[in-house]
Amino acid sequence: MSPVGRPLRPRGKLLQEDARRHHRSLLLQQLFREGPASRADLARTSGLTRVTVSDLVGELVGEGLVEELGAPAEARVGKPPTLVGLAADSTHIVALDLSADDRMSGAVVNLAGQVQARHELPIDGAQGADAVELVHRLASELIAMTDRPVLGVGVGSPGVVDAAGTVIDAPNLAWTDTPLSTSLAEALGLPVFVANDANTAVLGEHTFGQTGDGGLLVLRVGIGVGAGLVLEGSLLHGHLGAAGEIGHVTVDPDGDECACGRRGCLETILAAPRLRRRLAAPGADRAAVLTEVGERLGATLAPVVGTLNIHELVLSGPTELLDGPLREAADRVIRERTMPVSSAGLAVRTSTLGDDVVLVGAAVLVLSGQLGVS
Amino acid sequence: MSPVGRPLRPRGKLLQEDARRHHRSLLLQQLFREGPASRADLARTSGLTRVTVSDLVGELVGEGLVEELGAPAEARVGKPPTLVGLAADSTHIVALDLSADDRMSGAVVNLAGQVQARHELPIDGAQGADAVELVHRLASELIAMTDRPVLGVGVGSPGVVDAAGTVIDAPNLAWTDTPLSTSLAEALGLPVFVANDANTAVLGEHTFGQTGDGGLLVLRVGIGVGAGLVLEGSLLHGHLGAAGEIGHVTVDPDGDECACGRRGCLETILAAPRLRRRLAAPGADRAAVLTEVGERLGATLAPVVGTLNIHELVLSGPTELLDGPLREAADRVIRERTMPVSSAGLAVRTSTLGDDVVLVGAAVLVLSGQLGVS
DNA sequence: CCGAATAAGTAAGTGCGCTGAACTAACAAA
DNA sequence: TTTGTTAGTTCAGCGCACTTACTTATTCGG
Repeated sequence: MSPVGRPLRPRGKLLQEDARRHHRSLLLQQLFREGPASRADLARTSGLTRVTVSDLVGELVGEGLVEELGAPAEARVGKPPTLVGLAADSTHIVALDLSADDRMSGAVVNLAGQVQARHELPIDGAQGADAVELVHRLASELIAMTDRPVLGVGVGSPGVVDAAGTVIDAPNLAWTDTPLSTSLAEALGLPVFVANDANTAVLGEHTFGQTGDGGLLVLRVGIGVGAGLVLEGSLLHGHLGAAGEIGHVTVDPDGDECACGRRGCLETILAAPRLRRRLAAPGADRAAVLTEVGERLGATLAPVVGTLNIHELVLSGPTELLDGPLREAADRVIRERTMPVSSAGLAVRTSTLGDDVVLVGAAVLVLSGQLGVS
Repeated sequence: MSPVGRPLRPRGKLLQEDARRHHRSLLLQQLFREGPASRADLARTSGLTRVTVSDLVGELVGEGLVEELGAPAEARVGKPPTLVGLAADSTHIVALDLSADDRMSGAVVNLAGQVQARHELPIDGAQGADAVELVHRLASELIAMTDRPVLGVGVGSPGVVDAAGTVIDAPNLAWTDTPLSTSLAEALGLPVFVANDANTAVLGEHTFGQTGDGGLLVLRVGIGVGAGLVLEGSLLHGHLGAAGEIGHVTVDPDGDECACGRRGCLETILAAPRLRRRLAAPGADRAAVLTEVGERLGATLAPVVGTLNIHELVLSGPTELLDGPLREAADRVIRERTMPVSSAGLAVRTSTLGDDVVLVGAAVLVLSGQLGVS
């Protein structure tokens, strides 16, 4: 035996109500991941009795979240089951991605993670309160774009975001200690979940990408560089939400100067604008540059991969930069620099969700927070 | 809001019985960390009602785990409370440390983590089944050394240990897929918990060291080098229990050959025997060597510290090697190579528990597994 | 074609664990 | 002594999931 998964210390009291919610989530989770099933199937997989499952399913059907789908085609002995499945469009989610520097984009997403409508607003240099106002507008306009009830609003924001959904620090938008979650929730009258964009990205990838059960690290490359991690099935926050701040780890003490005042941060070689500039320089050997950057990235990530037993490393950002010599070099160096036990199960790839990772991940924030599903 | 702490997906069904156990742990935890308290105090801090607390405390007193301590000295308004406290010696724990190469050591530990008796057996080159036999003997002899009931047996073993307590691979003892936990539990008729020695070390430090709430990494330096991590209040296992395998991360591609067949692994510069040999070489400048090793260690750990928002880095092993220029250099380089947000809250130090970390941590395995306390 | 077997789903009753409200006990201050 | 405050207990009741027993719906073997 060994203490696995469970936090070392108990947190807070546990009501019967919590048990009920937990079991509700258990069923929703099953339907979410494995698709329609009969009540009896749900009872078998969840370990609950058929009675309890029927009761819970009845409740969910009453709410419209789950719908009866009739009997399956194949005929077996006994009474044919009635399949029930998640009603993906019974409720919609509003998801926002604030990580671009020129616009805020958002979408209406259904419970299956499919984008139903899109909308965006240009930032036009808005900062501070103006930028908050812009977020409010974007959210409201998206809510108006669906006729379904809205389960909640999920936001992937740049910068450091704490567990309460307050943006501690986001230089681009000039936000410091901005209680985005609270103000949005108040204005909209809906549950709002805010997290760092790299964190929502890793959630999106974890839930809707082709990922396994091992540790997952998503490296987001854009204006800056950030990472999000899912370890042991949980999102890693760090003490003040500062986990994943890999962009300003030094990769070369003698490297270029960085905006943070130090030298040779990962961002100085990997952030998209910097890297593009370097590739556009006269006489630059594209493959050589990308390989060199990939190698440095690999050397930086190797200790992380080895220490955390990461199984999947996903590069998210401009594919034309990331998915070629850069990825290959990073992959190779990580394998060279970690023991086979660690690297054997490792996959290094680019995101299958493309530019929507953050958006879809923001929806996962809501799915997870409201339904306990991911 | 943001999904915090809670795993993203619900795991398994939840009985009322579990709620009861959870609340039991909640009270034990409070008594364990904050010392004696009245029933009313417990009710306030736990959020449970006085009724429920009284009931649970009654149960715990009945089992002997908790005892009434009478009224406190100071007089306040109202009926004076009766303090209750953990009966530290009501039950004992048998803890084993198998990480040394020449002997297996063990201890009888009380619920407060205090060592009550020690015992050890020389390994004398025992391997495979013989080594397992030796563990059985050590455990039995320790159980015979206390007259109190034994809560359980905790084992810190070298090598990779999975969540079920099976030693997947431990070269020194020639164990592969050895179900140590199961075989011990069967032979002794007691609950047995087995984990990797670095993992037990981090548990020991987390529970009995002067640690805060942030991420904690314990680096164990001995014959090999390994790490254990506590993140967000949970022990990190990795997919097959392979988290913390930092010893064979390459720090210098052109370095010395390593037992694993590759070159320049962290172990080749940091493992105690290697480092001692290098320091003993004629003409070696002790401070310079230790500083250089510390710098390399810092460079390796910087990405890990930055990415995980580690708050405490504890070096555990021979103090005369670790606690001087080496620690200082590592500390300095990590600070140079991570952004101030990450490194500001960081403390780099050696263990306050000395050689007993693994042993005490093995006891924590039992405390956590059996009482939900840590 | 009909009973036996099998499986899904429903209904009623039971037990467990927690809660709120009321109650007793023990003290300090007025 | 009275009043107010705090600690701890008793008791009725509620929510949740369980067990048991039943109905419904189908296939299979004779």
